[in-house]
Amino acid sequence: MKSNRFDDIYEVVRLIPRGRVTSYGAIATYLGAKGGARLVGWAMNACHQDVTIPAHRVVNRIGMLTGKAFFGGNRMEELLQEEGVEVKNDKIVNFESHFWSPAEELLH
DNA sequence: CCCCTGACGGGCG
DNA sequence: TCGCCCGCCAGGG
Repeated sequence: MKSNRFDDIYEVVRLIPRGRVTSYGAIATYLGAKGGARLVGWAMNACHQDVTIPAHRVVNRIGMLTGKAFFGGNRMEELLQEEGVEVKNDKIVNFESHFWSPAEELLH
């Protein structure tokens, strides 16, 4: 628990509604671009063992499931499909429709 | 202590 | 519109 900076990231990810998705960059921007989008991805990698964090709802800016490999098989894709998020070729269909912007929809 | 890489993103040619 | 390069921070070799 040395990385308290990541706690903010985890908190935001946990707040992503079911059936919605967001991007690494959106979270980074919402938190003031601390370290940029890469740190968000790094945080996801670090918290991967924490099942309370819906990391599968976080994709890159074009809606591609870049972290799919880290879930093993089609795990990430299946989780999204279960929530009603259509995935085609490792990419979210109608990404903008499912997109959840923490900056706009999450006002402390 | 230096160098490289990474679940990214924006800018430029 | 597509592709390359640079910047961002943290961790491992």
